[in-house]
Amino acid sequence: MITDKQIADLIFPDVNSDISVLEARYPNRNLPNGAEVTRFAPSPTGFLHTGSLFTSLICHKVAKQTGGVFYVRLEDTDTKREIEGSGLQLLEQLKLFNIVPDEGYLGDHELGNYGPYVQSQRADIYKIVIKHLLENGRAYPCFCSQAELDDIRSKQEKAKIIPGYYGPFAKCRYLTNEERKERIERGDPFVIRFKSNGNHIRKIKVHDLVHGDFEIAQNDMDIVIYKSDGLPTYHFAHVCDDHFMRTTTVIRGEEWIASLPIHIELFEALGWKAPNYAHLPVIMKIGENGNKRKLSKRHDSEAAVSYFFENGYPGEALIMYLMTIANSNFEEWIFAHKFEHMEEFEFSFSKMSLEGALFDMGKLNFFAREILAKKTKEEMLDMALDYSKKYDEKLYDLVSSNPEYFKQIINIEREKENPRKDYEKLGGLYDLISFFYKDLYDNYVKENGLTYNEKFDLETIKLVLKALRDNLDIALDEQGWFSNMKAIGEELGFTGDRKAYKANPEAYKGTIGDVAEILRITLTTKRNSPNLYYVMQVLGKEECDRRINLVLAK
RNA sequence: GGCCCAAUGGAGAAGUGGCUUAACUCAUUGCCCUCUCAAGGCAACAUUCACGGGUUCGAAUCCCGUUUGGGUCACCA
Repeated sequence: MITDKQIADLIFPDVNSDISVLEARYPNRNLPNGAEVTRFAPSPTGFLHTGSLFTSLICHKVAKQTGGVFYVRLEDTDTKREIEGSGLQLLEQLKLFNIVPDEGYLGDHELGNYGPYVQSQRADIYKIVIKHLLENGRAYPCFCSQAELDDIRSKQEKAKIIPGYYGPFAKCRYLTNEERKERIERGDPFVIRFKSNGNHIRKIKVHDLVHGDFEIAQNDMDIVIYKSDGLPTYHFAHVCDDHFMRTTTVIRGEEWIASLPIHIELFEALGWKAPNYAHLPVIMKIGENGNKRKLSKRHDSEAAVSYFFENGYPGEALIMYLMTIANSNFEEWIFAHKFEHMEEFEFSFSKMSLEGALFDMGKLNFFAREILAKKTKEEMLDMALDYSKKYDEKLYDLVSSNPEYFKQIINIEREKENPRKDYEKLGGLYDLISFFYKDLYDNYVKENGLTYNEKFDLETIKLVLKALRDNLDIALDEQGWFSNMKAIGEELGFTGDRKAYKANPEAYKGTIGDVAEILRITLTTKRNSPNLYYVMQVLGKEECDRRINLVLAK
């Protein structure tokens, strides 16, 4: 008679430790009451997903505000999908949002006493625990091939019963230890499955920090816990790691709710206390068919966090936006706090919506404008340099060629109570400011000309421009400058009284607005621009006159 | 299909049985201000909370059913 212990020894002859050794190696954390230990556990399968950023933001927030620990664990057990270097990249991107782990995998090194924090390096731990399960009859080797599994499944589907490896369908569960020994010694490939005691007719009550209490069927599947490549599956690794890393609250996407019974049974089988769970709603998007679907990297550029970097969005804006999705009361709070110090906001799971929010680019843009408007000119310069160096060579040349000049441009109506909010991102900045640069202005005019309002003929335009060139004094203050322009316009038959013009448009050539527009288009090539007075200040009298003369020469 | 979760305007949402003729924010539209835009100010935008039934003196709020949407059913996480 061969015992379970003998089978366990046969499978893991080198494993001599038992769980008590691990319990001692990873003692309970000595943290104050209420301190939460959370973790972000990405797979290194590509760039940081916006949804993952959302999750890590919450994890980080919860740990920080309770005085706990936030750590990162790399879940690299799927060797087939792994992308070289993406683990490091994930950490670097998180850092750009000020999400820095207290502990764990940090990209190029590890920090903390609960490691290793990379799952592929935790094989010895998993083996100890699996051996324990094997010895106690809660796990067994399964020799079924993919073909056999497919066969079981198709039979189940035909019979319209629940598919999966469970109960009578779990063939290898019923093998004798003699048969197991024989097949292992023969070298048959196998995986190790958990032996479930559950019954899906019975329900278990579960508690979730965001969903509250609900009932769900017990697990009855004999799931694979140890793959033929020697690595654990997610379910097993999650239970094992979050136990020994002493996670108090597991925060993850809603897609995991369905496998919660598996995790709970695993915790029970090991005699461990399960952590608290918080299953977060998934960020959605309206798909091509008009239905909501998960934000996907394949279809939605904004699903990859890199999109926001490439377009020069300030990181705070994305975080701020994500916080409005996370907590419904955040918006009111951040308005009351003038879009500042969002880290002081107290997050709570109970204020989280249960339904996945549609990603709203418009709202992100709103926050981005608010944030950029609050930056100083020096900060804007740094950001522009930083951004353009990586993503926009033309802009980089422009800004770095004369940083002081750039500061003057970007500072127009910035240092005031209600600063201008023209910019929401650094992407596209080149086109917005290029007219400030002489060569770029000349090139533009050469190629595209200037497009004025059709109601004025060239003669009128020249008349206006000549008068402005000769009489408009930009050495005056803004108010004086405007009165000056108004007087010049009125002299030429324009009116400063918009109501009068509306009542009797025939009596005037146009309004002062029209005068300003002629000047604006001449100087900036655009219908919209920052405050004209300041534009002229930045360009200087000489350059303004030069641009006017170019038109007069036509 | 089974199981689970959800359902308030274009979007995010407040709302936990009477204070709701449904807050607030974004977007949109109009007006005012104004050199343009942005900002700012003012207004408009759900007679109604997916639908049907019930409980109640009273329901967006509680219960039941239906519908719709999402998730999940791997040696992927």
